[in-house]
Amino acid sequence: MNGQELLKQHISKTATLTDEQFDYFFSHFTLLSFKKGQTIISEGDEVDCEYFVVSGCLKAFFINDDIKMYILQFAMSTWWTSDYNALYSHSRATINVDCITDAEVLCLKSADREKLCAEIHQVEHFFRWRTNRGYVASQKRLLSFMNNDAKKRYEELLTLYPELYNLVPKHLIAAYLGITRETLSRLYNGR
Amino acid sequence: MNGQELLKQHISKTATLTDEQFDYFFSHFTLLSFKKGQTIISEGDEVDCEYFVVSGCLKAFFINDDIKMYILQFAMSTWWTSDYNALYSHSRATINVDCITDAEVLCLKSADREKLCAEIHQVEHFFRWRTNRGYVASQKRLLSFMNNDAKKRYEELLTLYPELYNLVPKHLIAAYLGITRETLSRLYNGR
DNA sequence: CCTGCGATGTGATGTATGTCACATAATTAA
DNA sequence: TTAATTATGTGACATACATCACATCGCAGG
Repeated sequence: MNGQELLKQHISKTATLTDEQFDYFFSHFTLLSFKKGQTIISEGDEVDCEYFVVSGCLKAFFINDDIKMYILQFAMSTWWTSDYNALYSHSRATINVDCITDAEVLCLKSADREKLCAEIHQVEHFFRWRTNRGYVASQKRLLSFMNNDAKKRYEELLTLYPELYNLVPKHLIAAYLGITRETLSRLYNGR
Repeated sequence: MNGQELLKQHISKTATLTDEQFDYFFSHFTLLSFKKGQTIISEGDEVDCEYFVVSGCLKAFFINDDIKMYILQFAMSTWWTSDYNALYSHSRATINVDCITDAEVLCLKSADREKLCAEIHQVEHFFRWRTNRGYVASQKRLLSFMNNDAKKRYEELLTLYPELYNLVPKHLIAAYLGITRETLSRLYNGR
């Protein structure tokens, strides 16, 4: 499915747009192609876009002072990603986004999103619900962090997104779970 | 400040409503008073409201199988709280909300929120931004969990919300930080 | 087809935090 | 005020996970 159809179908689950409204909405997006390993947002960048993933897999991650990486989010087809903190507070990026595989994304400028939200009530409705879902997912992950040990979180992740198992290297899975690659290795090989 | 003024001022930071629109909006809220220790949402309840805190302090928390408590959110004046997972997925509550101190809250039914969002574009705008902020805060807390040890998270919490120090017992602070009360006690008394 | 580097496995050891047990201080209820 | 409950402190010990060091494996580029 191409990006336009994918986005149309994605939005129609939450909001009702006429064909003309959708075409107008879609006209604000730019299709970008990236190769595996390419960077989309770097720490320190001015962030003014968010991204709807058409194909491939991205990661949004944070690098701490000890150069350890923590993955905030994997983003696959129909997922949205950006540095929402920077985007919302108009500050510089503190997280990075890059490509785990070759990827195609639809880029929407923040100013355009706000314009579209103001112009088309249903677009604002869509973004409210999208963020709702993100918020709930984020709270669930937080709870999982507090309540479950690394093994349980690993199993939970693979239950929720089995496609990740073959798609992303294990040291990235570890970085998502908040543990080291060594510990992850020991979890599924006995001890 | 009374609840109506507080809510009006709170909303005006994000959305522009006429006085008539605000009065109509406000007419959907119910003022409720609770005593310290009273429960607002219990696990298993049907959840159909969210709450705007006028005064006092609430906690939203999860109890695991070992009867250990994890606090998802403290909620003080001008904060919103509920079991948003249950609210949006129309499922039963998996978290609890109760009162750390005597509290006054404004209750908004989910059905009314959706109605108001559909009727008044600026109301939908307000709720989109409110959830945005919640989402960003939740991601920050997630990062803090992965990147910082308990001591740093404790200092971070007190920097962000110094009023909590005198307001809530330390075992609740521990439950928010995801550690035991013993560990928290050892953090600020030297070892 | 090499060659080199990124990804993974595994042992030895260190450390933060949990668990359990008990003492004491501070609130709340009667 | 007294009694009961809840909150807090502290020691001894257990455990999950990190760290560091090194070995192996597999794949990508020259």
